[in-house]
Amino acid sequence: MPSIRILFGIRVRKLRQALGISQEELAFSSNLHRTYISDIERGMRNVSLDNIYKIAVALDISPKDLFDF
Amino acid sequence: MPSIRILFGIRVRKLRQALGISQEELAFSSNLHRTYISDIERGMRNVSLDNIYKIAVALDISPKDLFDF
DNA sequence: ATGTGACTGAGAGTCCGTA
DNA sequence: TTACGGACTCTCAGTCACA
Repeated sequence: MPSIRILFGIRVRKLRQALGISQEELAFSSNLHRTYISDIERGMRNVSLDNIYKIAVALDISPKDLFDF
Repeated sequence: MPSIRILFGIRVRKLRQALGISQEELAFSSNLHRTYISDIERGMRNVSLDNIYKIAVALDISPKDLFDF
């Protein structure tokens, strides 16, 4: 069982690619840094609530859907 | 619209009370500090993935269900 | 049984690069 | 377009005494 960081990262990547946007575009629309998005998708970051929310909004889904794994 | 921290805290409190356990008991089973649980339930903490997971496990639900609001 | 202020060490999150 | 590194600031994790 991969850690929640890995699962979360995979989920973000999948949803981002479904929208056909780059990490940089997601970074811009979520108001987070490009390298930070990269780290998240690779399961390297322990993302906290506020940023979970920002990412969900940028991906046009609810926070709940980010945990659909 | 309350912030995600507030919503998350309300959700944790509701689920904890549904189990009929105290903050102290949840703290013990999630391996977090009692006052930290208190802070979370009052929306004072920007909880990150690892602790979201610990709380979900202690409440015997999936992380996703913590965002059911 | 819970709320709250204060504190320190760890790590969240940014920004500069290079490949 | 993304991975990854170094270096930086600031916030979160985790704990305590006390209300």
